[in-house]
Amino acid sequence: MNVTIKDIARHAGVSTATVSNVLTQKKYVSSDLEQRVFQAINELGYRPNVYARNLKTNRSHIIGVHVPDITNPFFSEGVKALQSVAAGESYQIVLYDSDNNLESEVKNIAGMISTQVDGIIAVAPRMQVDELLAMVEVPLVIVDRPPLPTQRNVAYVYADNYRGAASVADFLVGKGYRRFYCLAGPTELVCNAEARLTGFTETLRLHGIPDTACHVSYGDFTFDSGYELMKAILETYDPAGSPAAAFVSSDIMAWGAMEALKEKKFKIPRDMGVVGYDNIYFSSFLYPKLTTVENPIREMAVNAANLMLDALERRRNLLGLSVALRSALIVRKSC
Amino acid sequence: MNVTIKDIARHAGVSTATVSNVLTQKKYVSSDLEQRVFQAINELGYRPNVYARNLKTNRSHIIGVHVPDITNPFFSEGVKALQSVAAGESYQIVLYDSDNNLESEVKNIAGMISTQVDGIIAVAPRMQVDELLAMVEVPLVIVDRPPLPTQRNVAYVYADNYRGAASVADFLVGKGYRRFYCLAGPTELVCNAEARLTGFTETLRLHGIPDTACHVSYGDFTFDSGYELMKAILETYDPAGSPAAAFVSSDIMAWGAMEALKEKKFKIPRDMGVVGYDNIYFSSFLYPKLTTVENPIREMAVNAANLMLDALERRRNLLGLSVALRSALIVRKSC
DNA sequence: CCCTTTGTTGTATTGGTTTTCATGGGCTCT
DNA sequence: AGAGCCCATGAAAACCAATACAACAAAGGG
Repeated sequence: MNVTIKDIARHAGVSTATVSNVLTQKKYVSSDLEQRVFQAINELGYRPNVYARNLKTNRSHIIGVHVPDITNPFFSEGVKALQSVAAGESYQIVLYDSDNNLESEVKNIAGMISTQVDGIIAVAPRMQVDELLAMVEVPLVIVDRPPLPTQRNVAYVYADNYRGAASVADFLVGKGYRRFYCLAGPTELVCNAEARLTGFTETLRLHGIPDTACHVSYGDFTFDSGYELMKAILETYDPAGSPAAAFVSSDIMAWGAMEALKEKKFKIPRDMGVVGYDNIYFSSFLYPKLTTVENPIREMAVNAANLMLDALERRRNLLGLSVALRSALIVRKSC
Repeated sequence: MNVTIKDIARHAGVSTATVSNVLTQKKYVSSDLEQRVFQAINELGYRPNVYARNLKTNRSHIIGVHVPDITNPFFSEGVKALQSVAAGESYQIVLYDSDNNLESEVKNIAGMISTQVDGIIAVAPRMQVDELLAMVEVPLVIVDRPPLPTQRNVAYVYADNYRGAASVADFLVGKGYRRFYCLAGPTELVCNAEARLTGFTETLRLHGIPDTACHVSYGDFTFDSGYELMKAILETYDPAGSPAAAFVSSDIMAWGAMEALKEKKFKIPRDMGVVGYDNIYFSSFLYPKLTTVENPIREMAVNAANLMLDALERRRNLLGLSVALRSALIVRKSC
C-alpha cells in the first residue's frame, strides 16, 4: 500500500486539506504547519498520485503531438524543440507517428482524444481541418500549415510555402534554367505540397516559361519517393535540351533524387540543378551542398509550444491566432 | 458537464456495474443488456474518463521512453518502431529527449516517475544502472546497453558492440591499413562507447599493431563532434605515413568526420578510410557510401516494446531477461 | 429440494482537490 | 468598553468517475 495524503496528514497532525494546500501552493498555510507537512512528506517518502489529481482537476499535463514521420529530420528537430519547451512548464509530450499515412493519422488523433490529453499539437496533418475540429475539443495548434477561418480554439503556426517556392522559381529562371522538373508532395492531401507546387509553376508562368517546359510528378516527401521519381524522369530525359533543374518538395526527397542522378552518372548541378525545401540540418552536408528553402521548424515548434502553454496555463483562447514565419531561399552548390 | 457512466446506466436501465462490465469485457453480460448499453453510449456520445479508470486500476497505459537525441536517425528509427508496436496494444509513448546530457536524463527519468508511467524504456541511457534502479520501481527495459546482474524487474536488449568493433579492426588490418584514428564516444558515460573503443584497440593489438599507431580522441556521437575531432586530427596529420583509417563511433559522427576530411580536400578512402557504427538508413547514401557496423535498432526496439508489453499485460517478470542481437560489419565504399 | 452457475446490482474504494463550515482573534464603531 | 463584523486558518465532508467485490436472484442440474 502506498503512502497517501491521509498518512501525511495524520503524521503531521493536520488535515488532508492542509497538506493539499501546501502541495498546490494555492492557499496560505502558516509556516509552522508547512514545515511539519514537508517533514512528514520526507519521512514517509510521499509521492502525490497524479491519477487522483488528474481526476479531480480534469487535467493531465500531457500534450499530444502528431508528426507524419519522426525519422524525417525536419520533424524530429521540431519534436525536440517542442519537448524541451513543454518540459520547461512540466508538461509531457506523448508522441504519435502516422508514417505519412492518413488512416493512421485519424487513428492517432482518436487515440489522443481517448487518452484525454490537455491539448493537441498537430504537425503537418493530412486531415482536413474541419474533420480534425469535429473530433477535437481541446486546444489545438496546427503547425506547418496555413490558417483557415474557423470558430474554434485553434491556432496556426506556419511559413509561407507559396512564396518560398516562388523565390525558387525566380532564382532558377535568373540562373538561366529553362527546363524544370517539379517533384511535388502529395498535393491532394497536404496543402503545403500544393502551395509549393503552385507557387513554383505560377511563378514560372509569370516569367514566360511555357507549361510544357515544366514537368510535374508526385511523391510523398520521403527519400525513396524522391529516388523513384527522379529515376523515372531520367528514363526519358534528353541531355541535349536546354538547362534543366529539379525543384523537390522536401530536402529528404531531394536527397533521394540526387542519389538517382548520381546513379546515372549525372553531375549536379552541371547536368541538372537540384533545389530542396526545409533546410534540415544535414542539407548543407550533402554532396553537393543542397540549395533549399529555409522552413523554420524550430521556430515554428517553439511558437506552437508557447501558444499551447498559453492556452493551457493562462487560459488564453487560441481562436484566430496565427503566427507566420519567413521562408527564405538558401543558395548553396546544387544549382 | 460530461456524460458519465451513471448517465449511461440510467438511460439503459441498468446499473453502473453492468456498464463497466460491458466496457471492460471482464465479466459476461447478456447480449440484451450489452445491446442496450451500447445504444445508450452511442445516443449520449459517452467517452470513458481515463483519469478515473487510471485512479482505480492504478495504470495509465503510458510507457515512458527516453532517448539521448531524437534528431539522431538511429534513435528516431527506434522510437518509430517502439511507438508502432506499443500502439498495437493501445499503449501510448511519452517521449523524453535528454539532448545527450546526463543531467537532463536524470530529470527526465524523475519526470517519468512522477507522471506515473506504467513502464520505462530507456534507450542508451548514460546513468549508472544502480542509480536508475534506485529511482525506478516500474518495469524497466534498457535498450542498446549490455546487461548487468541485478535483482530487479529489468530487461536488456542489446547488440555486442565489442565484437562489432573487433570486426572493424580485423577488416581494416586485413585491408592493409596501419595507422588508426579512433573517434570514440563518451566512454566514461556510455558503456557502448567504451566497448567500441576497447573492442577496436584490443583487436588491433592482437594483430600486432603497436599502440602508438592508434590515436584515440573522444566526442559525444554528434555530427559536430565528429567534425571537430577530425579537424583537430588533420592539423597534425602526416599524409606521407602508412595507410590510415578512422573508426568513428557513430554514423552521424562519421559523417561529420567525413565533412572535415572533404574540407581539407582529402579523398575518402584514398587519403583516409572511414568506418562508422550503427548503419542508419542514410549511411548508404553518403558520399562515399559509408562502411559501418549494423546496429539493429529496429529489432532492438521491437524486442524492447514486446518485453515491456509482456511485463505490463501478461505480468511477466523481466528479471534476468536479456535479448542479444548480432552486430555485423557492412562493407561499402568508404575504406 | 438443494447446490451450483450465471447474470446483475449495490456500494465501497481509489487519492487527491475543493467547498463548506466552524473557530478565534483583531478591528471598528458606537 | 462592549457588541458586531470580518478575515485568516484549518478541519470535515463532498466530489471527481470510474472499477471491483461481495451479495443476491434466477435458472438449471442432480
